[in-house]
Amino acid sequence: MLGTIFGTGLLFLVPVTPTLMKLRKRSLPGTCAASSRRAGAVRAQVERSSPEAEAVQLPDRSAEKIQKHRLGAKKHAVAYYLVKSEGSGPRKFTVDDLAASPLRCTSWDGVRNFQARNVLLSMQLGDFALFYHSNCKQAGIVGIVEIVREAYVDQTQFDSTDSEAYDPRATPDKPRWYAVDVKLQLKLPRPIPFEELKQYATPGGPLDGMLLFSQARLSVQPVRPEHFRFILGLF
DNA sequence: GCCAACGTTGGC
DNA sequence: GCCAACGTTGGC
Repeated sequence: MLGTIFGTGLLFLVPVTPTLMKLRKRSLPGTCAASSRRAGAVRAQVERSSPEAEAVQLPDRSAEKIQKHRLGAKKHAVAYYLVKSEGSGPRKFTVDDLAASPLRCTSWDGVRNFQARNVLLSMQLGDFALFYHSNCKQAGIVGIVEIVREAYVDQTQFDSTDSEAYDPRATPDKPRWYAVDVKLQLKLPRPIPFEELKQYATPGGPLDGMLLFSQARLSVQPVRPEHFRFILGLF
């Protein structure tokens, strides 16, 4: 039952189609209003996924290779990630902004780091990501999102009027950057501060090896299932 | 393909 | 807003 809410079943109810993408520009009625986004349901989803699932390794492949790989791939085990968003400043996009977005969805575009891009490319429908606020007074994990559209060409790279996103080296024939769509499944009952997470990252600790600490600047990163599950136990 | 200079990230 | 860490660029 929970699976129909939090699993891929949700996708059949509210697929993010190109039409919806256009509509997102305008204000939509709350067709996707949260009914029972309880932490317990998300935990249940995580528990159903294979506990033995391997952490997603940072792929070092071209987009084309990844697409080929995916075509031949069987249904994957749910994978987990962490995505960073600025919690303050002119470019901020908070968990509340996401909650207020139509369908509670947004395009995760604007990633301009190759390693982060490769992680984006590895994301698959039904995967989950921790939503992290960076660059703010209380940096930390504030929500859980689900991947609802796999990697597609980030159109903002072609927009010469957008100095932040524009990449003069990119062409429609040879795009360099990709985006995914994410949907907010849970705003945490309380933020889990970076400082608190860090306490568990000591050698041999439950979050030992989490990239958040060893590759602090990576804005999209894989998270090991056991780390993800441990974090779900913190709230 | 090395590596110094440079720019950006992000905790503090 | 400081500054350490580290990814990217570009000269050679």
